[in-house]
Amino acid sequence: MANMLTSELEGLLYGRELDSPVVKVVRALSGHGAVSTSQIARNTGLARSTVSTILADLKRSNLVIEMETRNPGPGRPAIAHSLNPEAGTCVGALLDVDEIRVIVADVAHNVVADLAMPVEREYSPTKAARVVKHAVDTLYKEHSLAYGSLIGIGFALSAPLAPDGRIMRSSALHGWQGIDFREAFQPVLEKPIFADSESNCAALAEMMWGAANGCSDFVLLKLNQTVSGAVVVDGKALVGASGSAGEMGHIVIDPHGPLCRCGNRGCLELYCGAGFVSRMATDWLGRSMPVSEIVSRAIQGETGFRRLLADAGEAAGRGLSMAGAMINPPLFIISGVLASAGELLLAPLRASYEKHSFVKREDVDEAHYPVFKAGKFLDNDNCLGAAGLVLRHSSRLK
Amino acid sequence: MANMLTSELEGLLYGRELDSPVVKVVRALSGHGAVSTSQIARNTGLARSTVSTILADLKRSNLVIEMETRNPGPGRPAIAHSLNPEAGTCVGALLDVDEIRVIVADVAHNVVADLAMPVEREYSPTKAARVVKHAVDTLYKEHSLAYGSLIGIGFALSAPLAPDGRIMRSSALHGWQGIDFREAFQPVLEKPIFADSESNCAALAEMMWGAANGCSDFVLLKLNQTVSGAVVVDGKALVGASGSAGEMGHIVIDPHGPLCRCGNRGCLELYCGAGFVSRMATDWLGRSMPVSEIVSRAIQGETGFRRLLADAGEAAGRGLSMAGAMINPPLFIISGVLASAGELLLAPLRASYEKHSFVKREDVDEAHYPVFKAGKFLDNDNCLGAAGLVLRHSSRLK
DNA sequence: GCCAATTATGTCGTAAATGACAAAATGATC
DNA sequence: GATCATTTTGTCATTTACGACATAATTGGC
Repeated sequence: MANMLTSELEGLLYGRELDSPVVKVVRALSGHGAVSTSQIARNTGLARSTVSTILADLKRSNLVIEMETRNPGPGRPAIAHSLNPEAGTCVGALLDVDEIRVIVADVAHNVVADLAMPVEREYSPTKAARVVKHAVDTLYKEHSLAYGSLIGIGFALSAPLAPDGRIMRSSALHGWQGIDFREAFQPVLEKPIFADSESNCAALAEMMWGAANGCSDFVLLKLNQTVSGAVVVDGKALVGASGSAGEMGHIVIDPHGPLCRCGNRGCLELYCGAGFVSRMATDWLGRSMPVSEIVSRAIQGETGFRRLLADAGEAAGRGLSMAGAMINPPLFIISGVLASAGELLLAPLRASYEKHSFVKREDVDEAHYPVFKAGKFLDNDNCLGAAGLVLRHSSRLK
Repeated sequence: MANMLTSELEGLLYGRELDSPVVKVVRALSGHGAVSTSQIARNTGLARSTVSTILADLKRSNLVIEMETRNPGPGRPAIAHSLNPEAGTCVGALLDVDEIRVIVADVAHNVVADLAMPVEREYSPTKAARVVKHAVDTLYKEHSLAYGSLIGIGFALSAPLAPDGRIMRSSALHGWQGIDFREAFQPVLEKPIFADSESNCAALAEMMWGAANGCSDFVLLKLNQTVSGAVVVDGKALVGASGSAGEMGHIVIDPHGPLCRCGNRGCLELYCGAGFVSRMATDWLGRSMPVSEIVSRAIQGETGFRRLLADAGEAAGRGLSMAGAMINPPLFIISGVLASAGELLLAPLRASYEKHSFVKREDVDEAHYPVFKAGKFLDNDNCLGAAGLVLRHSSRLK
């Protein structure tokens, strides 16, 4: 039953062009939970009639189901559509430096299963493919899912991918440079493969279901041990000629600052990463303390920890003001461990951005001043986004 | 005769959607000098057959003419097409702080006439519209051109424009904030109006006929008295939520540096603008010297002036390394007065970029490392680009 | 000088997206 | 409670862009 649905969905997605109307509609459906025909038409730019006929087809083959209607104002109430969760499953896999994590989601993007496996550092692509395959098999068996329902596998990589599908640069995955990603993973997994960088996947998750929902232009800043990010323009996350687009952690905010692991001085990462915050805390306390505890202590009101977060926010705001001068997105999303501090981090960040930015709040209308929000996902954003690649049908490797 | 052609071209351009195949073809023709059917198909993504039929129509109505063929290799030689220069004229107008400049170009983008008029500072939109109208009338009379052949007028503004056509922020044009640009200029000029910021127009000129030809992703840095720039992604120059995208002159490269006119400290403009170079020269010589002379002296080999340009290049490279971390474009175009120094500026700039950038040259293949080029246009890039808006058919205000 | 290979061009039937039309289902107004 | 305004939905003829085919014009090798 599910198998028949899955193969229909596969035919629909993989038979067509990447920008064909059908894929556009599925993409629109995969984002927001429940959408009406005319909403899809507006979002995709297609004619209402086109969307109407496509949806009729999809409903006929049971790939799309109708949900209860909503009544916002006058006029005929819209019929809300959604992808049939039983139509298939997607896998999102994160290939991190010392961990491989796999999640399974249905096409409505409910997370069905989740598995994180520590791996020895400097693992090879072959090894990674085997680990992922094993994890997927295990999860599908454990949760009584049919492997045939798997539509595609999305990867969140700790390394940038060139448009031709090769690893452009050995960022955190040592020795992977020049490797054709699909060639290494397709044969083992025997499913369509999608991939993008870890932070671009995170940005996609925020764009599809998170704080950037409905927004196609924003800058993401992830404050973890390392500081990374993504630049989304027109719904697409930039990769960059050398795959370094969105490396916000390594813009220089003080040319005479301390040395950074990247070989420069005074990188933003050194002033607002979780590493900085915990180092400062250690200096102060005389012992080490996990970042998560620092954050919760700050939330509970301990002023010392609050100041540490405020300092990090101040630095981040200074860094983002550069993005404000160059890219000037309408929205900044701050995520990562430190973002769980909420306004304790965001308020000083906003103030610092305003102080250092080229355009001051009073120079423009409210609507033209950027908004700063905490990200919705703190932990598994990259895995979720990786799964999102599949139905969004972007970054397909072939 | 020309009038009939012009009205046909107008109907073609203005009757259709902005992204209709016909407009795409005309856009492709307006860029490169002479293009073959299949080249257009490749550039626009349209089917060859579609382009073929469209071109046949255009040739029938004499809007497109065939040019002599070229033979690059084996295979049937391509037929080169070009817009008929007699089909119409475009106007590009620059609204600068203390000057309004107007150029007239035919649809093949040969500059036919050029007129720069000094105006008192803080002029009003009404005044500007009258000045432009007068200049256009004068130029068309002087060169015996029919006003009816004028297809549209493009404006290069010293202020950012919101997508709704209103001036977002009084940048250099005092008191213009909130003004609906079309409402102010259409009634006086009675022609379709196009507009974008001064530096985005400059970027367009470089993209259509200059150093960025054929490249749809690049960052432009203009080193004049002030330092500005543009960020082009996917063929479109970013505007930004507050219209400050591309303001490379105001990224902060030293948080403890001197005050900048924008209210921050240590802005890039203070280290690599023409103002910096001439101030340094004055300090050294004990008298002032025009920047153009400083550059030519440096070219002639005077080491003191060479060092000044090298210092500016060093700073610019430092600033661009931030763009390298965030946007990471495959191409950087350096233009403005200082760019006329050529390699005297570019060589230190490249070295400095490499030193300060996140991705080093050895980390990636040659093809994935950004290229640095001097801009092709040093003086009238913004005016040219403004005229380019018309045939490119982007940034139409209505 | 001929043939293979390569590349560009034009035509035509087909598939498909569109715009226009008609109908349906509500809230607001009198 | 009827009517109007509003918004959504589905259908159908028209338009239109595309893919496949046939053809044309050149280079280079034998």
